[in-house]
Amino acid sequence: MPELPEVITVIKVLKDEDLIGKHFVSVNVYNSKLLKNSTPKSLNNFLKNETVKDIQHKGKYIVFTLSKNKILVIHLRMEGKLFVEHSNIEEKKYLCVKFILNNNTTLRFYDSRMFGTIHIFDNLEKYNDSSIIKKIAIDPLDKNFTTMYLINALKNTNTYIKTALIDQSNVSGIGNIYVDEILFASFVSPLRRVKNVKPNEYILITKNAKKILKDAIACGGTTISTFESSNNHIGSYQNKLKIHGKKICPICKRKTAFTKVNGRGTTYCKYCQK
DNA sequence: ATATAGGCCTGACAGC
DNA sequence: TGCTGTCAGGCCTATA
Repeated sequence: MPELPEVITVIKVLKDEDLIGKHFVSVNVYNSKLLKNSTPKSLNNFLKNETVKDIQHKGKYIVFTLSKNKILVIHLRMEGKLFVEHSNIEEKKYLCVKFILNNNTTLRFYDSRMFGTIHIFDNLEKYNDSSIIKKIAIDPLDKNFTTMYLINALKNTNTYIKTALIDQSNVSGIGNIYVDEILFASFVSPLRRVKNVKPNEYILITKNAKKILKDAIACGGTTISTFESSNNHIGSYQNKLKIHGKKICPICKRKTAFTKVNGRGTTYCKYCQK
């Protein structure tokens, strides 16, 4: 379940595999459900002869800038994987889309759940105006992400603090695992209403969001269930998780609580998190 | 207007 | 053993 650290790790691996500078020869689509605003044919026409100029991210979206400012956007959702593989390498199960590049290189999008998404945009204006992108807020590693920013972003909502923090229109990149970690590190219960969170707690949340995401990036992401950024690139942050999925609180050693917050499995400590 | 529930999707797993 | 039901969760859409 890729969140920001996993997305950044995937991009790093793609760059390490020298994807930038390669061009698309053709595209094979095995599951067109992933194509949200194109067909196999139009995607193929869109990408043919386009060169990868840069790979960035907007929240959890992976953004490929191509020649002539065309843009390819991929979201991995829970199980999606992007592997750069030599043309000779045998395809694994769950291959949804195979991008054939020059130099016997392929970029393969595997997704056992078919939840991933692919969008294409003719230019930067259409990308910026698109419904998926324009609602994505800055992420915690952005220099503009400050306590004041967060307080201001949440001033018109009064949902649970956990729900507000994983809402990508408030702050992007945080998902269900890291939000539990951030709130635990900040001693704030995920069930607190936004309006009841105090300024000093927002300071902690802001600081811990930056710290935890940076640490996770340094570890190459979290490998829970099946996340791999590429073949043999496995993150290690799961070894540093303090609360998510844990039975015992590492601080007070009492049993953790498990509940649902807006449908999301939530682990917290009702003694340490107020 | 915001808040929340349901749906997408399929593998893993628990219970019978 | 093999079936059925439930859960996982990012994001979208429908409903309250």
